[in-house]
Amino acid sequence: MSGNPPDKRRRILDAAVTVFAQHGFYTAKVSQIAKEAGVADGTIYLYFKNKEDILIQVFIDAMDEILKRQEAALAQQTDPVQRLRTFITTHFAAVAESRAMAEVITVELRQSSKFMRDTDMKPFGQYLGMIARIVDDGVKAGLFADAVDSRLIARAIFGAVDELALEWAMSDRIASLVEAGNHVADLFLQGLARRAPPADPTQVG
Amino acid sequence: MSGNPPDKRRRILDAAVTVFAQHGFYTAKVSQIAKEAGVADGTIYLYFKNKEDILIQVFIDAMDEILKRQEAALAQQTDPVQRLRTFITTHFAAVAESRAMAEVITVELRQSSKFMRDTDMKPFGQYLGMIARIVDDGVKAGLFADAVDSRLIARAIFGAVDELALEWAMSDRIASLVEAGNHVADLFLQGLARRAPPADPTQVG
Amino acid sequence: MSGNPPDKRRRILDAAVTVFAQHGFYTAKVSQIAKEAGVADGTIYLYFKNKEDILIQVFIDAMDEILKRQEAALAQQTDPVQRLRTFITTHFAAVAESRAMAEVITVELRQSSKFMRDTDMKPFGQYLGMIARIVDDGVKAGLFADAVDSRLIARAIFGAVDELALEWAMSDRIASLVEAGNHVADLFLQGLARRAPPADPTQVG
Amino acid sequence: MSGNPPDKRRRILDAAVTVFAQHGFYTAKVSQIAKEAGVADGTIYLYFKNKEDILIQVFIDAMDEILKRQEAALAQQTDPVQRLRTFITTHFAAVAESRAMAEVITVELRQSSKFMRDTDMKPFGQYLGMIARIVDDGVKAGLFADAVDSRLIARAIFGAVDELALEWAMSDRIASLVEAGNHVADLFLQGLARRAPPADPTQVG
DNA sequence: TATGAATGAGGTTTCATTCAT
DNA sequence: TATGAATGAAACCTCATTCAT
Repeated sequence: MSGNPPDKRRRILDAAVTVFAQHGFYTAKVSQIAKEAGVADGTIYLYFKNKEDILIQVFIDAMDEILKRQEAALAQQTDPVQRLRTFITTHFAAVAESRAMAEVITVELRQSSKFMRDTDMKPFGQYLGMIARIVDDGVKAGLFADAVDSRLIARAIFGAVDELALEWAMSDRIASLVEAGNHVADLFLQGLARRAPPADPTQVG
Repeated sequence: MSGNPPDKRRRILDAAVTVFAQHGFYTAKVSQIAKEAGVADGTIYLYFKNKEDILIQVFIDAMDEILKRQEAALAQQTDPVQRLRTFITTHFAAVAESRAMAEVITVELRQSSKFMRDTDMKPFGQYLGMIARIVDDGVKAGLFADAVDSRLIARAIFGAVDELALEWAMSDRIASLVEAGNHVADLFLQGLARRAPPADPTQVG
Repeated sequence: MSGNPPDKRRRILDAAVTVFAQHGFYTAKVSQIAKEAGVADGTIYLYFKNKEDILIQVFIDAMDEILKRQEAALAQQTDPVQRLRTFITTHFAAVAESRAMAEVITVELRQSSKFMRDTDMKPFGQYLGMIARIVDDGVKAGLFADAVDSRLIARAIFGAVDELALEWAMSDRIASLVEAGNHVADLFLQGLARRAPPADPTQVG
Repeated sequence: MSGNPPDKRRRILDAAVTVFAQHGFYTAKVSQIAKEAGVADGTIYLYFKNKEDILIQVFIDAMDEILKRQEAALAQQTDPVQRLRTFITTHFAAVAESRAMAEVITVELRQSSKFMRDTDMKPFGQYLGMIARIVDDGVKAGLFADAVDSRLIARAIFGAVDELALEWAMSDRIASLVEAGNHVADLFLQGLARRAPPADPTQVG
């Protein structure tokens, strides 16, 4: 069923997530990853060009998965309001499933953006694009206020969500990511909401 | 007081910001910092315990300055709404003054949080505290909705703002940070605003 | 006998000559030889003890062949003068047939002499012996000057011939090895020639 | 007097000669050179770009010295015959002074010619040029036979001389390099000598 | 204080060789 | 015989840090 015989690549990637989360990319040693994956040091180089490549593949894989997951979750919704809430919820759900992955993605992504400039960072762009599209749709549908820069909003939302995921991963202040997700969704949805004819100022806030 | 003509400490810190921004903490070489600062390699160790310490001092200095700056800016405002807008604006203004510092703070802070757990990260806590207090004040004043977790909101706001600063620092998409700051402030302020008697609760989600 | 269709041993040896000539023994990779030979890496170890052994066999084979060839060529001559000329000519003819083999033999032989001390280097000794014998015969026949150290002369001749082969293999200065061979033969033959009644001893110095 | 304070560069080069002679370039370990030189491994990289660079500098230094030495020795002679004999004698004298250097030069030079193609191999060209010029002068002076390709002859002489140096360095067959030098000089000088009125052309071949 | 030559620990990576299939 | 994925030893080199001057 799952990855065939040894499926070493998968095991190495999983080990890398664990080790990178624990020590950070630069401090992590390739030999640690090998040990964690239960393979010889050299084996890693049968599957990855070098240490950096491991990190890149971790990202690509992780983004791939979360993108698919968001698509699946969003496919069932048409209302932009619901879709934005779903997006945030799904993001947190994914994050919650792997604290280590969350740490790697949120912490290492930035540091690494240096050497990943050359790399295929499209997946991240796509991810932002998903948010932006939802916002655009909401605007078109008259649900969100006009004249918002959807790209800017997308980035702001991602930043907020990412920061909370980071806090959750690194401390214990946030008990429930689901709950936090709903709070944040509320915040942004009300923030984006079209100011109804302010005849009735009580409508939105 | 001690900051005399040579003021090597300052020069080293400034050089470090430049070099860290350019190469990232781990890739940056102490000797590069020394050269950029115009001092000998060994001299750095008269002012800092080690490479890590340089980064920590960079943070402490930077946080110190921005904290002072925010305090000064906020001192002139009492309205929580105005204060939150001012906070965001001031943050962006500070960031805009030093792209390099912005990169270091936003990019390296996360990666480094690993080894900074043991370190005095209070300044960052203070920074979040400033936001949280504004939010709390707004709630108390009946301007913002009740039952918001101000600590959570603070983190969300910081995340959004930090992410936008990062994008500005690394790409050219965001032309005006001031303008972006006002957009984000609008977004959060409307998001936080007290919901008047929710006549139609289904409206927003 | 055993040299059947697959004849992998032969293919591996030929591939080794090519790869060693291109990269040198130490820089050459066993996997390259395998690829060039069209066999799997592991297969090589069914025919050779290790990488070093491949090189040794290359030498032994090459020496074997050139020894046979020289024997055949010399068998038809009795005059030491003709024999020496033939030897040189034949050497160059053999070299000219495989530039790669020439490079390996001339270039790698020396470097490798380190680890070949323990090895059967008799073929090389035999080769020098062939030259020495010709010289000795020439002396006995009264054609070459007495009191020459034939072993020394043999080595000098081999050095000269080998050096020219090397130059031919590595540059393009020497267009015709055959012609070069005749020049060198002339040089050595006159050098060895019994000094005819030294009518004018000042002539040569 | 000699190289000032530590004169590490010199010590490292000398150590390298010893170690390269003992193990060959590829088998030699940088740490061995460091130990032999009495410095830390890292120190080597303050003076040389990498391991290869050490070898290159060894050559350049060695060629530099022998070139100077030949110039000095030859400066005192005008007769081409004497000059050629002096050249050969001087070469052997230099070689005899450092068996290790002789091994490195004669053995490693060839193998290394691979990566030294890009390098400044002019010194070697100069060395061959010295021989060629002597031959040319001899021809012009009517002492050596016309129509010799001096460049070819130079290479042949170098090959012979180098081969003998190699044998001396690696075995014990050659007791006296000086004596061997005279033999070889005799050989080549007679070989080059203008054929006096070839009273009996059958004599030599 | 300031220098910068020297140190040396330690990690990434290669690649000859093995062995289960 | 043949394969080629896996191994793991080992070496080059970097660079933070020290210390004699």
